[in-house]
Amino acid sequence: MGNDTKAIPGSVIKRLTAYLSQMQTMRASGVEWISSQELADKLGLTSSTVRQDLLHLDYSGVSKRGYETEGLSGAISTVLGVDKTWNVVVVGAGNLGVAFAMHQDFGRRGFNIRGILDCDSNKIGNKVGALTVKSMADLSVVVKRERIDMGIIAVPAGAAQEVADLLVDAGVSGLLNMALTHIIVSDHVVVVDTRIVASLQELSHLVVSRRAGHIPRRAGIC
Amino acid sequence: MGNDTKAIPGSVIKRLTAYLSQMQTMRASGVEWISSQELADKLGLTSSTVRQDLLHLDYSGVSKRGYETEGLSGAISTVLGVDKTWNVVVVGAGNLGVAFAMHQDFGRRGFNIRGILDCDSNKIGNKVGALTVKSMADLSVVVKRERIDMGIIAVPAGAAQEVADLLVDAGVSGLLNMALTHIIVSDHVVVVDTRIVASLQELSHLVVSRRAGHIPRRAGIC
DNA sequence: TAGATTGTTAATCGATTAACAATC
DNA sequence: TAGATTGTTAATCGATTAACAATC
Repeated sequence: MGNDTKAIPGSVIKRLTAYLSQMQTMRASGVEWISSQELADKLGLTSSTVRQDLLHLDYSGVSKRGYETEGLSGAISTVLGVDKTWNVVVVGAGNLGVAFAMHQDFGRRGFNIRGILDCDSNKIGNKVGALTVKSMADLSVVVKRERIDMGIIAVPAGAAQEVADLLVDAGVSGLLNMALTHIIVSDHVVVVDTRIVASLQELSHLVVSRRAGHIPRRAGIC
Repeated sequence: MGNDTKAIPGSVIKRLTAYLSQMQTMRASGVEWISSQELADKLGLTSSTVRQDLLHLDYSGVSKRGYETEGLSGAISTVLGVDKTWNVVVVGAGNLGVAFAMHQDFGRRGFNIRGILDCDSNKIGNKVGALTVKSMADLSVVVKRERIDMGIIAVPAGAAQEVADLLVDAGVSGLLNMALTHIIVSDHVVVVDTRIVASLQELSHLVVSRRAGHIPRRAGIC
């Protein structure tokens, strides 16, 4: 599906996630059409960038009217792979892991948390919402039975690589790495790093340089 | 401090956070020197990029030896503004907010969570580690008394802009936005968006396009 | 129709990489 | 010293922006 066989640059993918979020908000408030200029204004971009980005989609706008929010949502969802649901496990039942397992937003957007695991015997058996913390020894069984696609790594940095290896061996296709460390996996598995501490450090730099009188630049999608 | 008055590009700042994290790991294991090539290999970059990035610092390497991990850590910390500690409040005492308030990593890296607030009267008064959930009405008092520099927004998307406005009015200099929405603030305040759901969507796209046979590309710092 | 907005090509800008003289 | 690695300039690459013909 789709007429485009070239890989889409990461910078474009990041903006597509923002467009999708914006489309969903607008559709919820009954807006049916949006122009590239309006969308650009909402997100602090240029209309050129928006139109150039949408060229990667198997979807066309309409001269003089713009883009239909429904059609655009659908086309972006397809490219992002969020037109289907994904089965996810969380590894690490600490504060962050538990928060992720309980977080409503993920399920609402098609990422269903099907399990949470930890290696700490004090945590195994604990209830986390509808889930029960399982032992790491059960990982490959859980991955097979629940047909898990992705793993969220929410363990301390020192354990992240080992957990990544276990998840890959168990057969997941993608990893979301919350740990502040670079993990290395074989080529057929993809990794996205979230690095929340790094975000705080970026913020810290912006505050410092803002105070020193440099141009304030918003970090994020732009 | 620093001989460089030009703003450092965001792409460089993101990599500096990764270099710093790597330096800290290496120093902890007693490594005193590292070459641009070694550092590049660790993070999947080229040595040119590393040397070019370090040119933004008020720090020099040594021919034939490379960079001293201690000195480099210090220089990056200065530029990132993490050579000092920051006082932070979390707004939103849901799963994510609580996880952030309890998360050890932040304090360990100089981001001290000094308060957590919520507008839900069922949550106000609850203990979160050493903190007690405060009412939003107390925000400006807390910000002044604790000399808060930054706010972490961990509320639903619909409330994010309002919370951002309140934090700015109370006098914070920076916002870390966990909500999946674009917030707008006045020029003297800086914002970093974390967009965890967006990260999951990027991952989803990579898994889908990987399965479709496209080049697997690691997302994250590279 | 007239005018607004797309799709797309060309121009610009910035970031990454290559190359190499300087240097310890 | 000889050789490795930096600092830095130049070349390349890719991403963003501008411009405008096509079009509804």
